[in-house]
Order: sequence, then C-alpha cells, then structure tokens
Amino acid sequence: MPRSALERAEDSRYQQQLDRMLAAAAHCFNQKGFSGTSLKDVARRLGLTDAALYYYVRNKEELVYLCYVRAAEVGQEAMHRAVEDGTSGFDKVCRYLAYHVELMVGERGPFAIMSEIPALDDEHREDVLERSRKHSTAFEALIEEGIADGSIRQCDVRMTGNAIMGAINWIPKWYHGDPEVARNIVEEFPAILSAGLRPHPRN
Amino acid sequence: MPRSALERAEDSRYQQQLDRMLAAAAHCFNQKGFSGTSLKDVARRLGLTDAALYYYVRNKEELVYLCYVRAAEVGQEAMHRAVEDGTSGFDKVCRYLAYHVELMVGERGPFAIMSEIPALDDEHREDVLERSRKHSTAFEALIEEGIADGSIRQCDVRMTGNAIMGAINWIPKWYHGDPEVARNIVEEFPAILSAGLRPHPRN
DNA sequence: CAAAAATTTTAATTGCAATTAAAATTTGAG
DNA sequence: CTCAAATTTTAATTGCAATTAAAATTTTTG
Repeated sequence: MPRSALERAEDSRYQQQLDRMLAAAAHCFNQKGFSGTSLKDVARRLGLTDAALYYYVRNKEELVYLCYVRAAEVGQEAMHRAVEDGTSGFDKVCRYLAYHVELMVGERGPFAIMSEIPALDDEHREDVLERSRKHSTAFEALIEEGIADGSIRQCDVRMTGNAIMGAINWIPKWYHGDPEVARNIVEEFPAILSAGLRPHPRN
Repeated sequence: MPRSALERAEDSRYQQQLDRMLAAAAHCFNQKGFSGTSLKDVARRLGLTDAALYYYVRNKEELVYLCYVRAAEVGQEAMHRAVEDGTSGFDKVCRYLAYHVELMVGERGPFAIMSEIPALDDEHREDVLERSRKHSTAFEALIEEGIADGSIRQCDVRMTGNAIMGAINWIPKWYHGDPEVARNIVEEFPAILSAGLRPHPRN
C-alpha cells in the first residue's frame, strides 16, 4: 500500500518512479492530447500496467494535477534564479527567459502544457491557478523594476506579461524533443521575447 | 435527418444554428477544458438537449474539429486582409496582428484554443495541421518580406514566428470575455508583439 | 536466508458520457 | 390550413477507459 507523505518524501525509489511517471504522462498529454491519452498509454511508456499507476496517484485527475505542479515548479525555479542572479529589471527578465526555456527543453522534461486546468478538482485547480498567478505577478514585477530603473521602456505591464508568458507556455505545442530545435529555442527565444522591451535609444 | 453538404451551404437556419453551436462549444472548451465539458454542457448553453447536437455533427470529435476549423479560418482571414492592405513587411505583420486579435475578441467569438488537435481523427487532424502549417508559413513569409525590404531586422524567422504565434494562440487561456480586457488586447498586443522586430536605428 | 514491506499484476467491475432510434414537435411552403 | 420536411426530445443502450480488490511478485531488512 502507498505510504504516508512524510515517508514518501525521503524515499527515493518511490519518488523517482513517480517522477518518471509524470514525465511519461506529460509526454503523452503533449503528443496525443489529454482526452487522447489513457492511463494505459502512460503505463506502456513505463513498461507497467495501467493499474500500477494507482500505486502512485489516486486517479487520473491527480496525475494531471501533479504534472501541472511539476511544470509550475520549473517556472518558479527559473524565476527565483533570475531574481538572484540578475542586475537590472531587463537583465532579470532575460535571465528568467533563458533559465525557463533551458529547463523546458532540458533533460528534466517534458512538461505538460496546462490545457486542462479547468477540469481539475476544486482544491487542485485553485492550487495550480494560485501558482500561475504568483508566477505572472513575479514576472510583472520584473518588468516594473525594469521600467523603474530605465532598462525597460514604458509599456502595459499586464499585457506585455501575458504576451511573453503565452509565447513560453505555447512551446510544448510545437517542440517535440528535437535537439536541433531545442538548441534554437535556447539561443533565440530569450532575445526575441525581450527585444521589444528596450527603451528607444534617443537620437 | 441532416441534409447534404450542398443543401446546407445555402440553408441559413441550419448554418446559423451550427455556428451558434460552435461558439457555445468553444466557450465551454475554453472555460471548463475539453475533458471537463460534456455535450450536455454545450447543449444547455443553447437551450437544447444533448441529443439535438447530433443533428448537426456526427459526434463530439467532429464538433471539436469544426471549432478548430472556425478558429483557423479567422486567422486565415486576418492574414489575407493584412496581405491585401499592408505596405511593407513590417506593416503587414502589424496589420495581421491587429486584425487577428480584433477578430479573436470580437462578436464572432469565442474561438477554441487548439489543445486537442492530436486527439482528432486522422483526416481531421491532418486538415487542421495543414491549415496551421500554412498559416505559420504565411506569417513567416511576412517576416521575410520585412527583412528583405528593411522594415524588419535580421532574425531567426522560424523562432520569431513561433514566439509571436504562441502569444496569440494563448490568448483564449486568459481572455474570458471581459470587454475592458478586450480593448486592452486590441490596443496593446499588436504593438507589443511587433516591437522587437524593428531594425536597430543606427546612431 | 527468512519474513515483512513495497510494488506490480490479474481480473473484474463500474460509472459516466457518448451515441442511437424512434417518437414528438415545430417550421415553412404553397 | 395542411402537409411535408426539418428540428428536437425522450428514452434506451453501449462502450470504453477509469477504477478497485485481491493475489502474485519483487525488493528490502535484519
């Protein structure tokens, strides 16, 4: 039977399998769509039986929820590192973008695109939405910081945040693991997304 | 019984109901997620019974498919108008963005976010993907035109296109019909998304 | 190496939303 | 007003994937 949350936390075998499972699920959801992937599909990728998944999650809803939490966490991690490492507001934005896309296309992935948030249970949905809101707010704060320190031009902070986050969030829709493409994303995306933020050079 | 495609084309009652239905379905899919919306949900929005929907579509899969086609069509329409009206490459890009977001938040909407393309039947999926590819290609052509005529700076055309289209495609995730927000999108988005494209002024 | 705990499988069950068929109602044309 | 076609409803059915329980296997521990 599954053990308590406390025991799980220190148990690396269980934790590792769960993590493999979430990556497998994310892969399936991105490739075949949410409604198109059955638990059997996810299990097959792990060399397991569908019933085995229930040792790790209560149900399919929780599987999706955990996928989304995992995706949210890497965004949070990227944000945190950017705030620590960055100098100006603009620099922090660039770093956040670089860190986040690196993680998105890195070995820890894939991460599920969050298309089924509204279908989650109440508490789970609220949790994911709150993480999402916090992330957006943190990103907007970077933009505001940049405006204040002159590294970013005047702009509608909310809309600018929505635009950039949308471009990021959409990546799993078209990036399917091709390493060539991954390199391209890492090299180009931060610059492309931050290019519009610089103040006009006065001349 | 449902009539032939030919008859339907000229029949406005049928056509109008189908269109209302697709808008209702798009609304539900965006609000409650795909797996979270049943045909009953869609029917309720129309004051109908779930079984009535089968007069208009063969099954739920076709309902989704038609939603996606509708969304693709407005993108195509915006692109077409932009190519007609625009002057430079940059101008065409700006116009396309303006036209498309206007349509997205306009009275014809809402339009479904295309999160379940992989779950479509083979022919339907191919059709939607082909429309999608054609649209991307057309957009990239605008960028290339801009680079050629000097209105857009050198950049990775593919990645730039992916970034901008991602920002656009993600809008239905956070825009839920608030007219205030709609105005903001229309006013800000084209400028925000095109700001990074201009060549550096030499000084 | 034996026993206990953890993990996975086998084999049902089940529950819900999609779908269908036939009947009822509404609409529109003449 | 009438009749035929179009549209919707009522009332089942059904099919599939999610879920469950118990048994089997594997891993860990002392």
